[in-house]
Amino acid sequence: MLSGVPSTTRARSGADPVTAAAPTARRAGLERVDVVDAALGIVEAEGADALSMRRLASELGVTTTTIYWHVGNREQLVVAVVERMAERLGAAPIRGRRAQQRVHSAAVNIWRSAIGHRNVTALASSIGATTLLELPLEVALLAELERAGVRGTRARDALASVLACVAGFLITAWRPPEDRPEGLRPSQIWSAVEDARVSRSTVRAVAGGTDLDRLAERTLLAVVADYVPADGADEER
Amino acid sequence: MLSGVPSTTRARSGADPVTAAAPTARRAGLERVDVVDAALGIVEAEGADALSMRRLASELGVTTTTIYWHVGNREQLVVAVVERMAERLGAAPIRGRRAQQRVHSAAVNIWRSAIGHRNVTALASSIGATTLLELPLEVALLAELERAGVRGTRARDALASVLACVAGFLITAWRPPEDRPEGLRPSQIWSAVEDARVSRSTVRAVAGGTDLDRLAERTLLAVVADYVPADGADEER
DNA sequence: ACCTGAACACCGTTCAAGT
DNA sequence: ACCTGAACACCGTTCAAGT
Repeated sequence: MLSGVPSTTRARSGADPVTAAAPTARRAGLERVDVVDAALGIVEAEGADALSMRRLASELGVTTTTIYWHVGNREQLVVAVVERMAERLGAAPIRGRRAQQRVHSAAVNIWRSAIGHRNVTALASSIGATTLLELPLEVALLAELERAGVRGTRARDALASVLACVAGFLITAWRPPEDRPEGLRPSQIWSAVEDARVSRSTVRAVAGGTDLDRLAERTLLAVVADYVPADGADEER
Repeated sequence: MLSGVPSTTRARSGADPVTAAAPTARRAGLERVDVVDAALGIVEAEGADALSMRRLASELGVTTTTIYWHVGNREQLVVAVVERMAERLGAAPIRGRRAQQRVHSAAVNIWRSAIGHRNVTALASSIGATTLLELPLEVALLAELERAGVRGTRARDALASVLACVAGFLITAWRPPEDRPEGLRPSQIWSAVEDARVSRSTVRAVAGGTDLDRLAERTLLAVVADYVPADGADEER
């Protein structure tokens, strides 16, 4: 038999036409991009925690060390996965005419992108690389801030505030109350609260939970309004 | 020799005075509270990730299975650690006279408590149990919201917004740019950005980083102001 | 250049057994 | 009631070796 070498492009260098001996460590035909794609697939399908070097290796029918040869180590793999996702994430359109509307729209774009790809965002967040993922969206936000007359350190602060809010709403969205362990669900904790200073109806409302998407967008508007006023057209100030 | 049993209170039940044979699995004198305290110590000293069942066991000079006997499993241990910390965290005083000031003060108290004990907060967050840690501070915030005339679902939303912001600023504070891997530091990423829509000075400012504490308190004020107006004394509305 | 096998130092968890 | 020892099924990572 002529060995089961996969049909990738052969004849890389000046290879002599020796008939190959029975290979024990034979070529798998893997390339770095295949490894990264497989990793991205695992993360999107099963979450950031499901990505392990061994799991990835077995998925590709290869040894763990092969993964290391291609990508270095886990962190470098994660960076590559995040960069790969970033390529796909084009800049979303910004809506509105007035300055505040447009800045808010750019902020909401970051939020929607983050929940839209929450698994990869969680992965990026685990190594502190969310900026790598959403850089074009962050630049777009800065651009709208500039148009609204907010620049320099004020623009930097506005961006940081928006990103913090997005991150905050994300982590509450990652762990929905349903799959929290018994006794840790907010509904249970709050239903046991009795305090003379707080009315029953408020406590009941808190125990009930809220619509995260709506609240995130509202909160982002409040944050944005702190940097660019509602009356709008004060470009160049 | 009379065995090296620790000097805890003996004579639990009606024990017959038999001289103990050479003990292979002898009593360690451990109690659940000792396990939880040791775990809290590890977390405070070395962070949430440093807490492992094996590490904890060896710290206590005991087998891993002993830890399981006392606390159940890792998650239950974490809950116990968080509850233990919660006991220590008394309610912080609220400052200001006007309603918005007081609500903001209550929100800032949550933020300060969280960064003040960031390791335990990170541990609580890892199982979605931050409410368990800061419940009294959250109740205090609700109380101030009620005093300001914000109740029911509006109070619930205000609380959720504040908690999201606190969580967001926390996770950016957890992983300071300094100990991020080469090439992932915002300063490096941003210094490579060139975009016609954004001025150089703004990009430079973003690359520079900001004062998180100041910004967190400012952002919390913006969020609070969205629910309780600045003019203040509209109690009961 | 590309890949395997064995090994090291970790994890959380369970189970039977000892006193 | 309290604790040990062995085991199972996982991790990330490295190193020497094979073709």
